[in-house]
Amino acid sequence: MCLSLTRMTDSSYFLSRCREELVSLLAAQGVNVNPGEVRDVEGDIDADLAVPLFRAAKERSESPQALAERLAGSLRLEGTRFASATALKGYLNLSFDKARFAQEVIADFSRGPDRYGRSDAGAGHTILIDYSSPNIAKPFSVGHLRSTILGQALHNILSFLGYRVIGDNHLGDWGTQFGKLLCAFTRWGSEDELERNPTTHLLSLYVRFHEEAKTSADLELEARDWFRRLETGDEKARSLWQRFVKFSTAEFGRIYDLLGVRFDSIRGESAYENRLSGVISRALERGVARREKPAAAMVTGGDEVGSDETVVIIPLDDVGIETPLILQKSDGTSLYATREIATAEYRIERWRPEKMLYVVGKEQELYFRQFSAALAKLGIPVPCVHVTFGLVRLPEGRMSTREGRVVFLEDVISEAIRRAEAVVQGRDLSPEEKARISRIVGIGAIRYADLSQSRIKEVVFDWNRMLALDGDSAPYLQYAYTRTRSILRKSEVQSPESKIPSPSSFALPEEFALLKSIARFPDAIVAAAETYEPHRIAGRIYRLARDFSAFYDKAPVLKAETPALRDARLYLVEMTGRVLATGLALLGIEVTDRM
RNA sequence: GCGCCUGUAGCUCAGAUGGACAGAGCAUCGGAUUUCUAAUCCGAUGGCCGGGGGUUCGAAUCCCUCCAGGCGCGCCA
Repeated sequence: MCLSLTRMTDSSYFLSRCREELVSLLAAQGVNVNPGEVRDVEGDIDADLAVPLFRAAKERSESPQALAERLAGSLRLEGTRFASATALKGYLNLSFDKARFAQEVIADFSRGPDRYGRSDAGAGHTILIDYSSPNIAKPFSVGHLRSTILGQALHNILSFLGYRVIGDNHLGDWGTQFGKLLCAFTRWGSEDELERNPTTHLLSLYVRFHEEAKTSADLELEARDWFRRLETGDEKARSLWQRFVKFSTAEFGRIYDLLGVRFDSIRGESAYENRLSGVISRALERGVARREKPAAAMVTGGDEVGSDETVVIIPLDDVGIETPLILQKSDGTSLYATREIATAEYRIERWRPEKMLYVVGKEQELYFRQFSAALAKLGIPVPCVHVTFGLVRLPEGRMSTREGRVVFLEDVISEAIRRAEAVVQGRDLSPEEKARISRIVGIGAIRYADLSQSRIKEVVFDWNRMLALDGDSAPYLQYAYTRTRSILRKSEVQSPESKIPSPSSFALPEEFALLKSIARFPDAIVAAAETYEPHRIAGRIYRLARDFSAFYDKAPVLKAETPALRDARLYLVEMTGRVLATGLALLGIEVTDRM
């Protein structure tokens, strides 16, 4: 299921070259380890890489410490990237040759500052990502945010690694919910309101529908009938539905612009309508699906369905899933799954992806297992990966559109920008600059709050947490970036890239910590792509920003002791700034020169 | 009832393929600004990694079991 990129990017960047070199050094001594067993050293131990020798020692029935000591004595390090090897508690610890380390990291970077971290591992491969995919009849809530920004980040990351990525926003513009809206609008709707505040109006109709449906049992049936009319091409249903869609998509477009989210394709579920009957009939012909009497009387409305009515299902118990997938309801209309299968067929025909990622909440896990199994049975060979994420809840419980218990994304964005404005207030900047910076910082904070944590965990929405402007937050990283820009601006160096420093200039631990953070960046991108976890990148660049802040505090750049040191530090600042900007860009977060 | 996910410091979270003393942010307390923007830095306090068993030279990480929370379980999307 995971992308396997590690081997393909090996030897591209300093750390992977080191691991390989170390593995071959050990192999020359008759000790076999995998590059994956080589560990980065964190903490107080004075070394850069470490090899645990417990497994290798066991194979040759030797004590790990004895083996480590023997290797530390016998490894021939002249001419390698390592300056020394020591044995400690069964580990073989290696320290970099510092000058060579600095030289190679700088060389990796100077090959192409904007390309640092990139690879061509995905060249020639196409991946489709389904993300955001909101129901357009409802306002954009913070619940939709996760899919939107996770998907966008994965799009950025995979593209950076050379893949051809198709981001497809699969708008929810079809289905029973539209039956409900049509029903509600014809009963209680207002033309004026629809034009003025489409999603707000549709939301209140949706809420009212569910209110009234509690006491009026016929309403659900009426809604079902409206959907049936829509799907069978009824004039009135069609034209009304079209207007719902038109007004709503306009509002969504505004939010996407504000968030800086882009898609390669935006298509509604309705676009696949003409393929639905084909999906159902082919499934029946192949013997994958079958018609069946409804298992039970319809719950909603209390009416018994006619005895001649049938549903079309794909049984999945033979592949370990008890619940079958339903393709057609007893009234002949389609379901989400039917439309998804049609969509998958279309996507494969059009883009020929080798894999399709669905960035969809965890609550749909069973559904996706059914969906994948159904595709396999239908002979569709492209694997689907459900990139799940935890639900966003409110402290008082689950968000519910129909009960009006939601936080709207627009309100969150406004509040984020407002808080950023408060900080930037005292700065000596034009009002336009302040507005621009507040937007970049506020939206960055929102995105980072989500992308800095593993996606599987559920989130209890909290204003302060989502809009943090200090500590482990986007503004912290953006601020570190502005400091790099500020130094470079004042240095009056036209192009620091032209002044590649002598690597032996570096001496401070803060300088090496910074270099090491930069050296680790490429691996983080690969890890993020392999696990579909952008927070791997967030963690890496946060650490880089911390290392930079410590460096900033300790090591004067413009007033460095010697011109050579000044140049060397300027280059370090340049690298840091670029890596921060690249990493943030992968997360969809902008930077600014001042803030 | 069955299935999936989660449980790490007061709060919010990192801890890839099991590895050296479990790391951050917030909060609390104490320091740092004639020096490149203090949305900053340095330090302190704070953890039987939900409980209990097991596998292993080694477990927050793997297995079993229990507890707590979330989500799901045929005509919603």
